[in-house]
Order: sequence, then structure tokens, then C-alpha cells
Amino acid sequence: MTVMGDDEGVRERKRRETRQRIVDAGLKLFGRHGYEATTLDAIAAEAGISRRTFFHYFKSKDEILISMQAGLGEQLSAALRAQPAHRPPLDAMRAALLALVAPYSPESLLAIDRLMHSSETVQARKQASYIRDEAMVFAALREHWPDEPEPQMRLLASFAIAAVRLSLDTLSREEGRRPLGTLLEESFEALEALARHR
Amino acid sequence: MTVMGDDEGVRERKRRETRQRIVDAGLKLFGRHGYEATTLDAIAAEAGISRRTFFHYFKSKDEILISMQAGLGEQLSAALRAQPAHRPPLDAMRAALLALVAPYSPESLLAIDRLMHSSETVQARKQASYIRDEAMVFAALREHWPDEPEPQMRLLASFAIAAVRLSLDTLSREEGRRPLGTLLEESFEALEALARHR
DNA sequence: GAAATTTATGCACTCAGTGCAATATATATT
DNA sequence: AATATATATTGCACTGAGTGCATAAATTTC
Repeated sequence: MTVMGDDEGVRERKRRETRQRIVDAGLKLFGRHGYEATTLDAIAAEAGISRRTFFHYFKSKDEILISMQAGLGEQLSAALRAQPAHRPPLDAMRAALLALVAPYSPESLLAIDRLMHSSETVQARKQASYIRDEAMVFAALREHWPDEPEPQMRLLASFAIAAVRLSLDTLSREEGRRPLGTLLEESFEALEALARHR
Repeated sequence: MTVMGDDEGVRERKRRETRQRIVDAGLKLFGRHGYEATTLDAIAAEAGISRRTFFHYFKSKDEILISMQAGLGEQLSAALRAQPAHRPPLDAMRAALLALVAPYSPESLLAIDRLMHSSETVQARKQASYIRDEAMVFAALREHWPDEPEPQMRLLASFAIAAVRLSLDTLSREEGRRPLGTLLEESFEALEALARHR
């Protein structure tokens, strides 16, 4: 007998839970022994699944970490679409980024950042995923501001992702002294100054 | 008896030649069967060395391709240092990039670009190497223009690499219709327009 | 409750990459 | 020219990531 319409079947719930157990196991072991030294066997054991099953949830070991920062593209695109279309895209981007970033705590961002730096392949994959984010943001820009010239929108998308990347870098370099929002603002000011200063 | 001071010993010459044979073998086989389907055994055989020896020349399979685009950071840094220090950095960057890019033919750039797209790992490594280039360019900027604010120089380095990346993308998308120099100019104009337009 | 789908697992396999020890080749020394 | 030393090449055995396939277990559908 089904008691309440939770609209999520047992299958979906279990799948979500297992996925989470894998992520937890991965983060725990990566944190303890480092990324490279942690084998998939160990992660599978810790998560209570077989090694083979791991690959039904993630295509590769690094995906565990990449999944942590996945969603930047989608989220930023969504935040952009929430902006009024009559605003200049650069201003809209600034607002969207600030809104997006507000909920994150520096500590959690720093912790993830540290793990990302522990392996070359992870580092590489992270950059690649930024490129995907960039493409997604570009698509959103084109859709929302179809009259703006394409090269400018490509550059804006690229700048937005670079701003996030540089701000996270600086956050990490400064060990969280200044909040991410401030660092993002700094990037926008740098952009204006750079273009004006000639 | 040594006949002429070629200043390159047999050892160095052989090493250079072997490295080149590996690259040639790799490109040939990647082009024929694709990146993933080409094993290191096949490359080693084609280059006339043992599989183990391959790893004395490259850390990994993807390095063969990455080595193709390596040097962007160094070259751009050098081109920057050749610019007069009283010029505004953005103008200097534009000149440096245009000078740097002039000698390359669209065909060779397109061919390499196609190979880079054939594998996810290669793609990822390529992006990672862009990040290293960016860091190198930033260092050169700071050295040459120590009085400019740091965030602006970080952003400029990031913009320069993004401009190269976007221009190569467009070159590939347009199948070489417009030369790389033109596309780079377009990026610089987009930057100005983007920052002004508010 | 039976049939159809989806998920979990074991097994055998390929291939990238590493450590180590032995051999071959190039350079330096006398 | 012979020898010592440094560097390059190779084979071998190993670890670990990732895939294909076939089978068993669980979930959903009817």
C-alpha cells in the first residue's frame, strides 16, 4: 500500500542516495589520502557497492569532483534569463553573478578548491567544464539579447567565466579574506579600467 | 675526430630526432585511426622504439598533441617584453598577439584543432595548458608594467588567452574564411564595445 | 502474481602509466 | 686507445582505470 504520493519511486530515491554515498565516500577518502592514492576499489567499498556499479553512476573517477562544481553554466544562464532584457548585458551579467554567488560560504568553496588542485587530471577536467559553462552562458546571452553582436556576447560569456575563475583563485590565494562578491566586483571594475585606460 | 663545432652532440641530436619521430608517428596514427583507438604500442612501433622508451620522451599519450600548441605562454610573454614599456598594456598586448600570430597558416592551425577535438582528455589538457599560459603571461605583464594594478593585469592575461581561444574557435567554425589576425582584432574591438556600451 | 525493465554484480579483458634492474651507447678522463 | 662514468634503451612485472558481456536481483507495470 502506498501511503503518500511522494512522486519519487523507490528506484529514484535509492539511486539518489547511492550517488550521494559515492560522493561522500570519495570526498572522505580524497581528503584523507589524496586523490591519486584513492582507488576506485576503496571508494566502492566505502560506499557499499561493487566497483563495477560505480561506473553506473559516474563515467570516471574525476567526475566525482567535477560534479561538485557542475551546474555553473545552467545556474548562471538561469540567473541571466531572470534579468530584464532592456538592461545592458554587462550590467545584467554583473547582477546575475552577484546573485548567484551570494549563497555560497567561503569555507566550502575553499575546501572544494583544495581538492581540485590535488591532481592534474582533475584540474584539466575542471577547466574543460568551464568551457562548457562558457558555451552555455553564450547561448543564454544570444537568446536573451538577440540584437547584440555575436563577438561581444562570446567575449562576455568568456569574461564571466574568467571572472568566476579568477575570483575563486584569489579567494584561495587570500584564504578567504575577502568574500567572493567583492572579488567579482573587482573583476568588473578591472574590465572597465582596462578598456578605458588608453 | 670531430670535424666541425656543431655544438650539438650526437646524444642531443638523436634525442631531438627520436622525439620528432614519435610526434610524427603519433600524428600519422591519430589522423588515420583516431586518438583513442591508437595505442602506445602502435605509436612506439611506428616510431621504432620500445613502449617503455616512449615515456622517456612524453609523460603521457596526450602530451604528443599538447606539445603541438605548447609555447603560447612563452612566446606571448617574449612578444610582450619586446613592446615599449610606456605603451598602455592593452595596446601592447594587441600588437604582441598580432605579431605572434602572423607566421601561422590557417591550414596547419585547423588540422591541429581537429585532432584536439577528437578526445575528451586531450580537450581537457588543452584547456589546462591555456591556464598555464595565462599564468605565464600574467607574470610577464607584472614584470614589464609593475605599476599597473594587479587585478587589471590578471584580467588582461586572461583576456589575451581567451582572445586566442575564441579566435581559433571561430577560425575553425568558419573553416578559415577570415585570417586569425582579423579575428583577434575583432576580439579587441568587442572588448572596447562591451566596456563602453552602458 | 507474472512479465517486463532497470539496476547490481562478477569476470575477463585492454590499455595507460610506473618502478626496477639490466644492457647498450655516448662522453669524459687518463 | 682503453677505461670510467653518465645517460638512453629495453624488458618485465605490476597497479589501477575503464569496458563488454552475461547473469542475478530488485522494482515497476499489468
